[in-house]
Amino acid sequence: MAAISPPTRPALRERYERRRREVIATAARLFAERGYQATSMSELTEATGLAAGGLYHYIESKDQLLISICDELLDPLLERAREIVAEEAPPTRQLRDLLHAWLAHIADHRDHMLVFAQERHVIEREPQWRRVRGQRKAFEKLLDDVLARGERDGTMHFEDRGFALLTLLGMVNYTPQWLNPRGRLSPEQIADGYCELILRAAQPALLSARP
Amino acid sequence: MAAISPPTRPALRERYERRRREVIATAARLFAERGYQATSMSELTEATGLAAGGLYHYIESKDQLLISICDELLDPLLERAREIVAEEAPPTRQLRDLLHAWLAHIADHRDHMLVFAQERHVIEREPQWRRVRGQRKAFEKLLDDVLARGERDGTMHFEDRGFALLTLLGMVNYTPQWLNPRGRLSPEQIADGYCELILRAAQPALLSARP
DNA sequence: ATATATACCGAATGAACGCTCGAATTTCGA
DNA sequence: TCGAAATTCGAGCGTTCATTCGGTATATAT
Repeated sequence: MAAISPPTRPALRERYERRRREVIATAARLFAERGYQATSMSELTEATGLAAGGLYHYIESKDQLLISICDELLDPLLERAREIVAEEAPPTRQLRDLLHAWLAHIADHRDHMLVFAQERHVIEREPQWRRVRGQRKAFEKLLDDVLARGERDGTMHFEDRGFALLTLLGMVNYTPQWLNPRGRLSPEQIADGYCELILRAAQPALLSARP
Repeated sequence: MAAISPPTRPALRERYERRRREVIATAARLFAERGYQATSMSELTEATGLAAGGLYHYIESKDQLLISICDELLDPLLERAREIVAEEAPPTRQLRDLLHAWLAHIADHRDHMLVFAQERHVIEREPQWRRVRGQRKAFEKLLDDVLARGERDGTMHFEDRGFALLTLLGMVNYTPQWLNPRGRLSPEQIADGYCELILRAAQPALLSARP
């Protein structure tokens, strides 16, 4: 429970932050592979090369480590998303930019993303997860706002915008499960694919009743 | 490890199977809420009203209980899916029927589904999960075959069929996370929504560059 | 009615786990 | 160079957990 105190000396501060991030990244990798609860701290000591005591120099607890993983995931993504919607650009363009940023972030934080999805039930229930919950909701709200603005300016027409948003969230949040860094599809191509799909859904109903 | 032996007397057999299914359903509910590893057997004894010994009368182990949950989920769904594709019907119709069956199954087994998604990492890694893995893959293959048949008979045109399948899997597998039995959308409506989205994606590229 | 199969109990067990703490070592700033 | 800060160690503590097992109670078949 005792809060971790990073070093006050400037020369050590950087090294400390770097190692802390390394620990978090290693933990994200193990948690994504084996699950959070199923990964023991001794597996984490082995993977980091630190002993138990050394490990706890960089983290407060296993719980807090999980929260840190989610913070590293959501903080920069939400910041970037806010930049995008702050720019003056048509909603279709903002949607495209959001998807590109999102998929690039997923590609860079695949493990974090898998852990985040895996531990959804903890995130939704426990009070110490309020901040993380709020960030996820804020991001989804940004997306919904872009779709709403598209409806307002006439470039998008949804039968049910809430449902459209849920399909988008489904597709994107499932991506980490199959994304392969050396695979056929780049994050950009995937983002474009999702974007086209949603924009097609946002066209007025096609007349073509299949014969 | 010792295998469970259901009663040989016919009069007791039915009751035994019923209670066993109740135990599995209760476990699915708890696991979906709190996570598999985070749920203790004593929480399960409390929820079932059985004591530890009584509980182990119906299950072999916590591990095997997880496998049973997935079996109850995948066995009937795969069987129904095989019936649908065995019928002589156009691929668009089969796709629609598959989605309806799938979403109905999700609505009826929401907890099972959440557990299945949550424990994906275990399922993909451990050898005792081969059967479950195989069933999931078989179901996805059935879906892909329907799309491929649609391409062959000219009713569907995908730029990248594999990608289309992944978007579909993403949308549907995400559904249990937000599906509300008393919500605005019924499983049928959701299935129709997904179906329309995919069929729109399967139309030749629209000429309408937005003006 | 009796024997046997079935159903259930719950204290006990041994293993695994997260985390602490006092000590030893290394690094930095003055 | 020296003292303080920072880093690391790892045995051990207290707890929790899945599972077992000897036993009792109940239901069924003959």
